[in-house]
Amino acid sequence: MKIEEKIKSAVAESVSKLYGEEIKSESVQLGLTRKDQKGDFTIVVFPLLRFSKKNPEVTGKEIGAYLIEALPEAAEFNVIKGFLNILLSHSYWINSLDEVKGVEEFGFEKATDDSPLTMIEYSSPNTNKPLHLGHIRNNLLGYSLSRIVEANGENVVKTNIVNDRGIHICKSMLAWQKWGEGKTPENSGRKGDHLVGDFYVKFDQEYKKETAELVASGLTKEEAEAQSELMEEAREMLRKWEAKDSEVFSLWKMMNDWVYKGFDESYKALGVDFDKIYYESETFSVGKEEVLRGLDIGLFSRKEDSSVWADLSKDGLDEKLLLRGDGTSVYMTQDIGTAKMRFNDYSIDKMVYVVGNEQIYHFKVLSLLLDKLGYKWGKDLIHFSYGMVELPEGKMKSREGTVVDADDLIAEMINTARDMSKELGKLEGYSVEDAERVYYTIALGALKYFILKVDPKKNMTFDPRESIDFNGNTGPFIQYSYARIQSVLRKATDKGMLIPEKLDENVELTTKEIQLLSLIMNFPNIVSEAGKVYSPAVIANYIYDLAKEFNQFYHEIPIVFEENEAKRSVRLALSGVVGDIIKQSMWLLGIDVPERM
RNA sequence: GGUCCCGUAGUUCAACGGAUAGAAUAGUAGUUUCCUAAACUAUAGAUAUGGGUUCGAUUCCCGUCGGGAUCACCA
Repeated sequence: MKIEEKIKSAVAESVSKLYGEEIKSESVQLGLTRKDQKGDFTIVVFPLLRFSKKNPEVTGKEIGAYLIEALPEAAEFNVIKGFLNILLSHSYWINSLDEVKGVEEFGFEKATDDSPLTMIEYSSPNTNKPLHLGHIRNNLLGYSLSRIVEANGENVVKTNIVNDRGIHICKSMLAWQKWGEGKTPENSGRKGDHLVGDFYVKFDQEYKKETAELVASGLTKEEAEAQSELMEEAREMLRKWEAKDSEVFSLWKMMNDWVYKGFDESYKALGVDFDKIYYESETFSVGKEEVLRGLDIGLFSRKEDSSVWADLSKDGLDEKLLLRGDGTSVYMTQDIGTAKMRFNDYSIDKMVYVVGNEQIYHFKVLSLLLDKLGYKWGKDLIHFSYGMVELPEGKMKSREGTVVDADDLIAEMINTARDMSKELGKLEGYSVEDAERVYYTIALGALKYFILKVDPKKNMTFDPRESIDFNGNTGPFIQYSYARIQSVLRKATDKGMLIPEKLDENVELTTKEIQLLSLIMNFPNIVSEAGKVYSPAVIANYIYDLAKEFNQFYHEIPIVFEENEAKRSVRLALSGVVGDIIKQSMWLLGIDVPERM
């Protein structure tokens, strides 16, 4: 039984013995003691006053005294303003450390074949432009989430739905056809996704020029847009694509391949991957069939122009278009098809969509539609919605060129890490390759931690200057703490110091050591909490606390210099476990830790 | 207009309804004969606003003000 449970049930027992009232042990309010108070665990006594019918001080003292008697682990207590603080014995802490020190993946639960299967969709790029900062947040959240869910003992399938068809792709294709002059990633040296993105921008520029000319000749903006030849050509291309026109199709394939090559590089640099990728070009027709089936069974209705609609006004939502008059599909159609295919492919218990919060409405509708179409999992789908990433000067706008490109950002972070490391004179004696690997690890650590430490629900500000700061509450700070621990452990090994199988439980511990142990023993709770609320930020905040606490310990207390062997062993074991937990926590965030930096 | 989200130090972020609202950064002042100074120590600074519920509210409810998202035959 966990210590928290023991304390809670002992408190419940004390209320029964002392005041003759039966209470549930779960109702006991128990938390970790604030750092500025003396104690390890704190019981809030206010809710118990109605049983004791005494004032908070007296009630706290009576229960405290009972706990000391009843719990062998409890050593001392104090009562301050209705808060009962319990101190556990040093031997309890040392024994806990002993139990944890050799355990592989402490705090993680292993999945079995019977564990639920969760599918997590993230990334979901369009194939007409390269990835930017917004995608980075999405990818990092999705990837970290899948690790957190896995650590909570579930089976996870990471999936991606690539929006590889539609008018936006045709725009790039058309622009390349008109003005591309046969450029390819190979002959231009431009990364494929960027090259295709260039032509997407080119289309937009030419389109603007054309409509501006039309407006100048006396048309309104709407008329000009309706008359645009360029747009008409793009639409014509989309129709040809749907009809599988061989020329359009092979152009589409060629350009998409360029993009995928580019994406692969970006994904690799970010350190994310997928177990199964779906392509909209393959799922949209399944969606169409589903919509038509819904039409047949009377769920949806057809309008005069033969477009198909779902009327959701009874559910408090609006009418929603599902198929256009010309029979082509829209976003919703595709998502219905994709969902159906996924549930055919896997026996999914939980479906999580990592998609920005601007699509809350869309997923509400999708959930309803799937439910109406008879999929029992429809109404339980989870839209993990996260906030936008903004820059200090405001929102990113692709038209104004204020978008932060993912590849540029990563490259810049690596440069900064390299410069900083060289300036500090770190990594001397490393080969160039090894050093580069560390720079990369630090750069990505900084970027990932910077983004993941923020509560996903909230909009966040991305200040490039702050993101490359490696001091304070940052990824490199935590990585540094890890490297420092490894260095200490190496020193100990060099001196032939071994950590015994069984630590001496009579060792006197300092407050710092107990604070560290308290954090360590709380790790499993943090992992489960993060899984419950789907938040990497919970993990990030925890590791920061742990690393900070360790650094204080490190400065205050000698480890390998400690002459008393029993004490030294405890401290070495403690350091080792902190290192292990840092590594595991960072793994949950998708961040690597270097052995030296 | 309807629906939803958000408002905490100069700035970026924390705080299961619980104690004196924590950090980081920027500022100031310190710590290297000693396990990595990407560290540590000290110092100063904040809950938009008015009500309500509660022994207790940053947290829950209502109003006001401010910011954002969404309600497309765009994805």
